Amino acid sequence: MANLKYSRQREAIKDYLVSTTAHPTADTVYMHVRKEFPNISLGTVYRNLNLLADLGDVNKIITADGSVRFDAYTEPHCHFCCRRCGKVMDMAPGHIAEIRRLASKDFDGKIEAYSILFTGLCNECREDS
Amino acid sequence: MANLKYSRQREAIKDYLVSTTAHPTADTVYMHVRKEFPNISLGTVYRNLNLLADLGDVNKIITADGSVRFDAYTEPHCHFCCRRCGKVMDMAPGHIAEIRRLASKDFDGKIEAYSILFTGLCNECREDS
DNA sequence: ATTAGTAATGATAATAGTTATCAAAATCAG
DNA sequence: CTGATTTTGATAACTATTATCATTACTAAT
Repeated sequence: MANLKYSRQREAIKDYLVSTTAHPTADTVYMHVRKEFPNISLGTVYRNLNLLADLGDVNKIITADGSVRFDAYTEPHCHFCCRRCGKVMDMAPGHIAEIRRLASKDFDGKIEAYSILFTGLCNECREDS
Repeated sequence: MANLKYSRQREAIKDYLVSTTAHPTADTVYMHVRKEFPNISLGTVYRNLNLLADLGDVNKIITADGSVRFDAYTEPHCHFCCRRCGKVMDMAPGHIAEIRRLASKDFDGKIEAYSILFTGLCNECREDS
């Protein structure tokens, strides 16, 4: 049923996500892929980002302000989002297993996934103020 | 500057949020407050929910599917969102402080807030399937 | 290589959720 | 009460995303 057919647009979208750690929004992906495919439609970008997310090839991240971002780094890790510049950064995975273990201790439903997002000021913005 | 004037609508919205642990959406709040104020506008509900959130009286929670929910319980705690019925539940606050301490070790920006959201199947939905 | 079947695309319309605008009504200090 | 200011309800506008659909691209079988 999941009859997937190759497309150059999808490959370009995936390649761009793999090449960056900036956690771009759909619109940012659109801007970049447009350099290679000037006629690509924004709908195609959304369609493929969601498809890649469903396949598990990319992560869909929702930040504290509700903006949706994409990340090709799918290993378990937390994110930090700067409230000033809006940048989303990966956090070292150092204690993720421990964090997950602690946080799930007191709940008796079936936990399948988690999202841990910290908000604050990144180093750059901290210096500016 | 924060020249706040009392309004009965705002009080009703706050009262409803305090009375429930269901983490309602703006639209659900609207439905309920309409019983007391049949002419209240959806815009008024949004305006006051955001105002209350800015004041720190309520929490604005963004779930894994991007839907926005409100919670009058402002003590630090995690949330669980059922992917089947969409219900959002509070999780015991047991290890929050410890989690936060571990996470700040992994990152050198200034962490001010966090959001920890688990997704899966709640007990009810687990039994149904 | 050609063809036939199906999936993906680009263009665009439609939708959902939220915010902005503004005249009228409500609040409140004096 | 009165006047100044905030809030409201109604509605328009906006943003992000999804749906629609004829055309194009991909691919496996001839």
